[in-house]
Order: sequence, then C-alpha cells, then structure tokens
Amino acid sequence: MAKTQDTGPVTMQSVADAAGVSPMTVSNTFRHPARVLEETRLKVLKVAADLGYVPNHVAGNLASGQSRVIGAVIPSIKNSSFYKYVRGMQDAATARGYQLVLKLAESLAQETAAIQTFIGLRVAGIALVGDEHEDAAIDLMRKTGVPVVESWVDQAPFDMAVGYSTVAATRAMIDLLLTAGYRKIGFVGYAGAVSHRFAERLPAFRERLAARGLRTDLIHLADETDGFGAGPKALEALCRIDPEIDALLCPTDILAAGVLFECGRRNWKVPQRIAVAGWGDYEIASEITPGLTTLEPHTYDMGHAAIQAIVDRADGKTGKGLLLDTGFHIVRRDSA
Amino acid sequence: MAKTQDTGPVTMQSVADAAGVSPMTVSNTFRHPARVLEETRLKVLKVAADLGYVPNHVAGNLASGQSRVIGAVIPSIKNSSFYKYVRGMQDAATARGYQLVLKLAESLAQETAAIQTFIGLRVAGIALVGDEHEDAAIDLMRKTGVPVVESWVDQAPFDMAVGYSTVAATRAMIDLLLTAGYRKIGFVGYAGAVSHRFAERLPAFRERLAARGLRTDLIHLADETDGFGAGPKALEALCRIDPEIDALLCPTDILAAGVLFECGRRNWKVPQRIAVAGWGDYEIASEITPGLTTLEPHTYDMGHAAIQAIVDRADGKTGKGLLLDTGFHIVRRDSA
DNA sequence: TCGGGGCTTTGTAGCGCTAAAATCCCTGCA
DNA sequence: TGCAGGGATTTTAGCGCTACAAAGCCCCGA
Repeated sequence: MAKTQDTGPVTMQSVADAAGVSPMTVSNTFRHPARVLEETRLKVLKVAADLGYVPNHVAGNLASGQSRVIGAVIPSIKNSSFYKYVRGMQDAATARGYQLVLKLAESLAQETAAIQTFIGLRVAGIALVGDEHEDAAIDLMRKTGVPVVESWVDQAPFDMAVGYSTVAATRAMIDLLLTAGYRKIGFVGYAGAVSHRFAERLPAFRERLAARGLRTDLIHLADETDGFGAGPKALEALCRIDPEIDALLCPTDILAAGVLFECGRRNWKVPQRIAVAGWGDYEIASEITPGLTTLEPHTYDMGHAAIQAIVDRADGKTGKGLLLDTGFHIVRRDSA
Repeated sequence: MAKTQDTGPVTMQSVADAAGVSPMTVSNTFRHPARVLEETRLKVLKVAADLGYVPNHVAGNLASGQSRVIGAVIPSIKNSSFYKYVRGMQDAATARGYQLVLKLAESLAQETAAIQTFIGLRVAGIALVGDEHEDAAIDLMRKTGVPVVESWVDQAPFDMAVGYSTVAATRAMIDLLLTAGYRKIGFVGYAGAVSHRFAERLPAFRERLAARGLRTDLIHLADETDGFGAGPKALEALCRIDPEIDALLCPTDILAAGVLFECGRRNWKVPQRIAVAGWGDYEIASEITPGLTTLEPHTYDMGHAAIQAIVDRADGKTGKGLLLDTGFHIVRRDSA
C-alpha cells in the first residue's frame, strides 16, 4: 500500500494517474457523474478517497467561470434576529447545491469591503440586508453584474429583493393597541446609522393615530448601541412628554425587554399600567415575564427566498427587479 | 471618452491595454506597489477605477497558491457569546491584510461540510470552535495540511489552539461562592451534543467542594436548546434534591437569566435566598436585575490570537502545536 | 566614453481545472 | 462484412492571474 507517495498536494492529475484515466474523467466523476460509466466512477471515487483528494474549487471556478458559493453580508450577530434568516439562507443554499458563506459588516464601509471581497472571490451571488449601501458598493455591483438580493426591503429593489411591508406591520401593531383600548401610544425608533431601516414606521404610526384623532407626538429616537439600556431611557423620555402614556411600540424586542425591566423597577404593571409591544420575536420575547407581544417577520422564509432568487438567476430563470413579499405575523403574548 | 467598450468582463489584460503597460505591471500595482514607479502606479490605478476593475482573486489564488481569506466555522449566532470572538478575528484579519469569512455549522456534520468547503476554496487557514470534530474532518485537515486553530480549547491542540482554562475558571467561581459564605452549591451543565465543551467543569466543581467537605451531588444537566427555559427546569430539579440549595453555578448567562426569572416568580431574593453565577458575560448579564455575576472569557483576545496564529503560520513564522491561553476574569455584580 | 549596478518593466510558463471538440469503441442493422 | 450511431473517454485550449527570469533603462564612477 505504498501508494500514497508524498508528491506534494493531491491534484486531479494525480488521481487520474493513480486511477489510470484522464483528468477529464475525474472531473466528470465529480461534476457530471452521469457521463461516466459506473465502474469507472467507483474506481475514481475510491482512488480519490484513498489519496485524500479535495477538488480545488478555485481552479474549477476559474476554468468554468461558475461558482457554487453565495456570499451573505450580515450586519450583526449580536442579537438573534438574523438567526432564522441565516438558517433560511443556509437551508435553501444546501438544498440547491450551493454553499453559503457569511461576512459580518457593522458599518456601510465594512459592507462595501465585504462586497468587494465577495466579488473578488467571484461568488455566484450576494445577499445583503437593507437597501442602504455606499455608492462605491453599488457601482461595483452594477459594473460586475453579480446577482444581488436585498433583504428586509419592501420597495424599489436595486436588483432583486425580499422583505415585508413595515408600513403594513406598523399599522397592524397600532391597530392591535387601539383595539385593546390604549389611547396614549408612544413610538420608539432608532437614530443614527441604522435609522433608515426604521424610518418608514414613523409615518405609518402618525397616520394611523391621526386618523383616530389621537396624539402623535409621543416619539423617541433611541441609540441602538445602548442595547437593553435604550429601553429605560426611552420610557423616561416619553414620560417627560406625557406621564400618562399607556402603550409603547418598540423597534426591537431588545429595547422592549429593556422597557419591561424598567417597568419592573418602577413597579408598573404590564399591560395594565402600560402596554409594551416589541418587534422581531427574539428569543427573549417568550422567556421574559410578562411575555412580550411582538411582531415576527418571516425571516426564515426571507432568507430562503433570497437564496432562491440568486440561484434562479444563476440558472438563468428569472429577470431583474424581482421583489418578494415574505410577510409577517403578530405573536400575541401578555405585554399588550 | 468612448474608452469603456463593453468587451465582456474587465480583466487585468484589459486594464493593461488601456493603460499601455503589461499585465504584470498591473499585477504589481495591486500586489507589490513598491515595485512600480509611482507615476505608472497612479496611471494604472486610475484606469482600473475607470474601468471598474476588481482583481479576480480566484485566478490570483490559483496562480500564486496563496490565499488572503481565512475561514471561521462558528457553531451559533443565536446568542451573543460569539460576537466578541468574531470581532476579534475580524479585527486581527483586517489588520494583517486578510479577509475573514464565516460559516455557520450547528452540528458536527455541518462543521465537516464547512471545513470541506473552506478547503475546496483553498483558504489560508481555518478557525474552529472546540476540539470535537468528525474523523472525516480531521482526516481532511491533516491530509491537506491547512493551518487550523481551535478556540475555547485548553489542551492537546490538533494543530494550534487558543483558549482559557475552564478548570481554573470553575475553581475561581466556586471559590468566590465559598468566600461569600455559600455552602449548598449547585452545578448546572449541559447534556447532549455540546456537553463536551462543558464536561471539564464538573470534575473541577466536585474536587473543589469535596476538598471542603461539602456536598457535591447538587448537579443537573440541562438541555441547551431550552434556552432561558432550561433555568427554571434546573432550579426545580435541584430543589428536589435539596430544597435548601443556596447557590447555583450556571453554564451560560442565558440559563442563569432563566434562573433569575424563575426566582422572581418564586419571590426568592437574589443573592440572599440563593446566589446565581453565570458564564460568558452576555449582554443580558448587565441588564437584568439583579445584575448577574458572571465569568467573562477574553473572547475578543481569543479570536484575535486565533487569527494571528493562522497568519503567522502562513508567513512561516511559527511551528506546530501552538497553544495560547487568553485568560478570563470574573465580573462581579449583584447576583452572587 | 564605457561598463556595472540598481531599479523598472516585460516575457514566459504554468497554477488545477473544465467546456467543447475530437476520438474511440461497441452495437445493431443492411 | 461494412458502416452508421451513440455513449464513454480523451485531447485541446484556455480561464485570469502571478513567480521568476530576462530585458531595458538610467546614472555614476573610472
């Protein structure tokens, strides 16, 4: 068995030599098994396994101009809100024979760098979160023509997009609070770099309350980096505007949880004294007491659809400007 | 300016033609700027920018046999414990001119697949979490000889490793509880697939208490997938063994937070009725009331060191069997 | 004035793989 | 027996880039 001579790295050529076939047959064994006689295929497979051959996809890519890798840029792994999204992407990619790789980008500049890396790697497609990108990034994507999907977007895709209507979602939440009898409803948004993603909710909030003749000025913009801590700050700020505020719509469950913690400290009963609604259905929403009523976007579906769109494009199936609505639903618990 | 004729994708050759230099000079402009006269370099850069040229690293890799991409496999993005780790890796990679890409692997089989993908991509190195891997994965890594770093490991590296001593950490935590006067100390671990990562803590727990002649049977193994919910279950199970249990060492802050929630429901004062200690210093630890005393491994440093080790290897600086201790410290809050 | 040394630039060759065309070989039928 | 037909396999020709060696060029001292 002195077969495995250490002749440097194992290449397709070495497998071919050892199996007594041409490199092309080895290639076909892996990429188009149907083209190879079963007997030959098994022999090649065996030799490859013995030698510990791993196909060099870098070379394969270069030769074929095709890639089976999809790159996803995610803005955060600090909270769990992207978990299901990534799972959805992962499952869809695997099912279609693609590989998903992730890059973390916590700023637009980092996003651009990540996109550049992915394009440098000649991935089959790129999945982005949101529709706010640097000009340089947009330029890059346009010029190279990589398939791009934006997620959490519900209008005007740059190339393709998946998402849900945050306007419809905000309305649904407000309606839920109104139906439950709350009248002094506060709104918390986020300021700063991420503000864009939350910006559409505010007009929907105002419109809905104005239609009922209710006050629409109980608004506070929080700092996302405060995490839970933004909750107490928001509650305090809004109480200063109107101490009798009786409901609060939060931009994320994290902030909502922070509000609930603060309510605990103040001995405020939820939802009697004040109702609290979150957004995202993070893990904490179901674990905290009282359970947090929250809005769950169908993020798994979103990730799944995003990858599907990219793969379909790679297979030449779909055109430009695709926009998918993956929906949402409200998870009713005790806090509102 | 009818310079940008649409002649398919922009390659190094097209940049060279447009700039009136050889492809090699374009290559050098990007990879070894010092070798190129500033005037030439600027000209090339300008032409490249005009044309929207993005170097094809796939081809570059193949030609040079080198890669500037490092692959990290992370077991979860559901909780925040890997956030700082990833940040550390990211920062170290960027500082050294490398790119970090992530793959999520929630089972050993997925980890193996991820490793295979990375090897197929011929990354410069692979960062893994833990020291439990499938034989197939170990085979693959050995045969191909990719630099591999394991994190959260404190002994017997497969290739290179970074981590901290969980035994020392467990001892430190127990000592803190003993010093504070607690005597009926309970231990919660995790059963199932992740058990391995938590297995070393138990003997340290037993040894420390046995040395003081205290009972060492207040042990419960929880289900990791229960999240917060594992906390109440653990408390209940341990109370059944001894209702007078007065301290609890939890395997993660998530579980500890679950215990605190349950204590709230039971109206148990923490730390008077029972002390609760967590592990990981997750975001929730500082936000919950009472503040959670917890153990913070230096995960940022761990990620940083992991990438450093890989890059050093790639630069031919360090040998095999490297093991770095990145340490930990206890964050004392109110719960213990 | 000429040769040598250093810096810049350019050929040459090939990384490992694959699409496409060419070849081979076997079968079936006239 | 000869040959068309079709599947299996091999040959050919790069994919876009980089290591390395070779060539140009310019300046300076002898």
